[in-house]
Amino acid sequence: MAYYTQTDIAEKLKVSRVTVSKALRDHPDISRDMKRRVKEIAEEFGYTPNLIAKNLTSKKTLTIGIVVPDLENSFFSYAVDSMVDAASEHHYHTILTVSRENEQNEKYNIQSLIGMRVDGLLVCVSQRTSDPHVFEELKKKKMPVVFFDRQMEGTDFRSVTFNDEIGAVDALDHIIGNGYSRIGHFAGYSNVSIGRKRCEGYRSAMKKNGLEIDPAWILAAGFEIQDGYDSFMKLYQTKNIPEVILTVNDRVALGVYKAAKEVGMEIPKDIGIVGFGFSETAQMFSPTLSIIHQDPRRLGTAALEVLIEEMQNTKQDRPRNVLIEEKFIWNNSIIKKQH
Amino acid sequence: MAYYTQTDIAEKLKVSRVTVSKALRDHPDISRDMKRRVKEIAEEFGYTPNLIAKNLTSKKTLTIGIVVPDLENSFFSYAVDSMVDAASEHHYHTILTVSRENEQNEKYNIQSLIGMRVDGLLVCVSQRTSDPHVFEELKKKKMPVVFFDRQMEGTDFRSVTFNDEIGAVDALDHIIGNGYSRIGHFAGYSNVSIGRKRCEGYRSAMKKNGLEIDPAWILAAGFEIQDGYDSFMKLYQTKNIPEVILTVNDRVALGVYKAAKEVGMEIPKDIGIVGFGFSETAQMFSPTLSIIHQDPRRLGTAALEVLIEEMQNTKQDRPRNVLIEEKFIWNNSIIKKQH
DNA sequence: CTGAAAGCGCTTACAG
DNA sequence: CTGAAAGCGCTTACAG
Repeated sequence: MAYYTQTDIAEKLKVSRVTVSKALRDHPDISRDMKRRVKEIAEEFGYTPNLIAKNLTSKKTLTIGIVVPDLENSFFSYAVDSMVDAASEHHYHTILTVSRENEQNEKYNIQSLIGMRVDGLLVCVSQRTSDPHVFEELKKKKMPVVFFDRQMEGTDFRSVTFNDEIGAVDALDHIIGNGYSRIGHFAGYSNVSIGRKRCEGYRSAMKKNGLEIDPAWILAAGFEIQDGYDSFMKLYQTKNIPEVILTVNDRVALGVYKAAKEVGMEIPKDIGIVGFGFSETAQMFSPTLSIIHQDPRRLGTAALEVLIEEMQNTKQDRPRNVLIEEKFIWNNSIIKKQH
Repeated sequence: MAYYTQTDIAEKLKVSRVTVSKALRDHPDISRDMKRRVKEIAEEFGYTPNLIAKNLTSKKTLTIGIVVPDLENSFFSYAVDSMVDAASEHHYHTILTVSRENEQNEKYNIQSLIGMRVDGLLVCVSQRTSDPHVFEELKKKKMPVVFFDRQMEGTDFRSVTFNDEIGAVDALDHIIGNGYSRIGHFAGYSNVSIGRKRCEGYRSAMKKNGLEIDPAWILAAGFEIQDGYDSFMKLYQTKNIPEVILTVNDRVALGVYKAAKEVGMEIPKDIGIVGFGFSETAQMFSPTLSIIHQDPRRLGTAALEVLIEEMQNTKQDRPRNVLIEEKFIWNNSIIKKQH
């Protein structure tokens, strides 16, 4: 690789390096003519400023580090895309790292980003992260950090997450209001905060509407396709099947679709399904999945905005935890009894 | 933000900065005892080396830049994930940038990555990229670059792409060998290289097997869900419907699924579908989509390996274009007549 | 309007 | 085994 430097341009023009540096940045010090000459040579040389050197002196990298558990979960892909977009609107670069749901990788990624002296960090912790040490380091260094989607308990950085409980209550209000009452829940694990919150939402909604919960209708098997499949099969054996099942996410819903098909039950005719999810994947389902819509773009954009606030140290009185509201979207996986 | 530097450690220990620098890197010059003392203080201070400064001197950033058109296309998410994995195995960091299928963004992203002095670049050009200027700059600077999935015509960097033509022929050989002969193709645009190559594969396979192509069975409407939907509806009007349709990708296949359902045709009973795609999304389909499998991980890993070669300047005699083979996976969207 | 001096945090090559 | 000197490519503060 061969890069030209400001010094090369300076020598060519027989002026000092400072003049070149200033000319390139359109500093008012420099005459219009000199600027023109400098820029001409820069163009000719294919000069690209060395951001590394620039950052060393300016102490600002204008770069945001993103730490994400896994891109194979398309929810995160969408969230990251929106962060990248929003960041560039604020003239920030982004550096993305992927932890693959592994605490060690996550730690290493954060260390690297600190090493690169990013100006701020957007992080979604991996499912298994338990050691708060790195985050305490971040706090000590006064690094602006915002958690999104999942937060690290016991740290006091700001966060942006979905309001699952209200989302669940709102969705079930709609469904129950439409004439349903026998509603089950395929939950994730209750030791994962998302699993816990969504299940609480389910319980609140049932209680609020004066409906009884059959304990046999709550199956907590996990967050993957297979878990949804297994849960449905288990439930099917009992012959005690609800009218509608609320699944903890879209992967579990997909497992239910597969299992129902296998045993010859038709969605939505024989059973209705609603899941936490987002519109793009819901459209992939056939019939399209009714969802408690968690818009990854709203989450990503909001997280970035909060980080910008933190970096600029403005608006001290903002809430520490920003809650993004969810919207119920009634698609084709539940029959509408009334209109 | 507050960072400790090597100088801070040096002052604390009343030694020179060089000693600290060497001790931290386990340089043989330094005594075991001194190393221990230095590392203790570094730990105590929460010292994180400034990679920016380090890179300035060493001229190596150990960082690879990735330029991707859009993460909302999960194919790229998977590819990127595998690149990140493979890179970290080689002790490289990755910086991801997303162009949103926009040539201007792409140009800006590449400029930034040059500015950050990444050691190499993995790029998938946006669909509309036409100006080769940035790439010529890259060539001049002797930057190692590898194109993946899509390549920029008229530049002579190495590339890693799928062998679509052989993939199509192989798949159709299987399908035709199973007793099918009336096969149509929902193609993309022929001015997009991927669209062209896949269509050529379709034609070759038909020809090779001595089958006639009904021109009415080739519909070139685009690469999105709606295009598949529209094409199917158009074909349906003609009442001249093939037994199997090969779609240019999985999004188009999804459109066909929706349209078929709407007009009351059942997949695979009434019509068979096979598409270019990859296994994770194929599983989302119901019935699961038969695919000409393009494994994004194999692509990503291969691209990274080639880049490593380029950066290390080894193996000069390797092919300039690495072709990844595709594998036909017979899922449930086509009935198997024989076993 | 132009430039000499000092410094950002690190490393390399050399001297002792 | 330890360190003084010089430099990476840039910017900032000051002088002229």
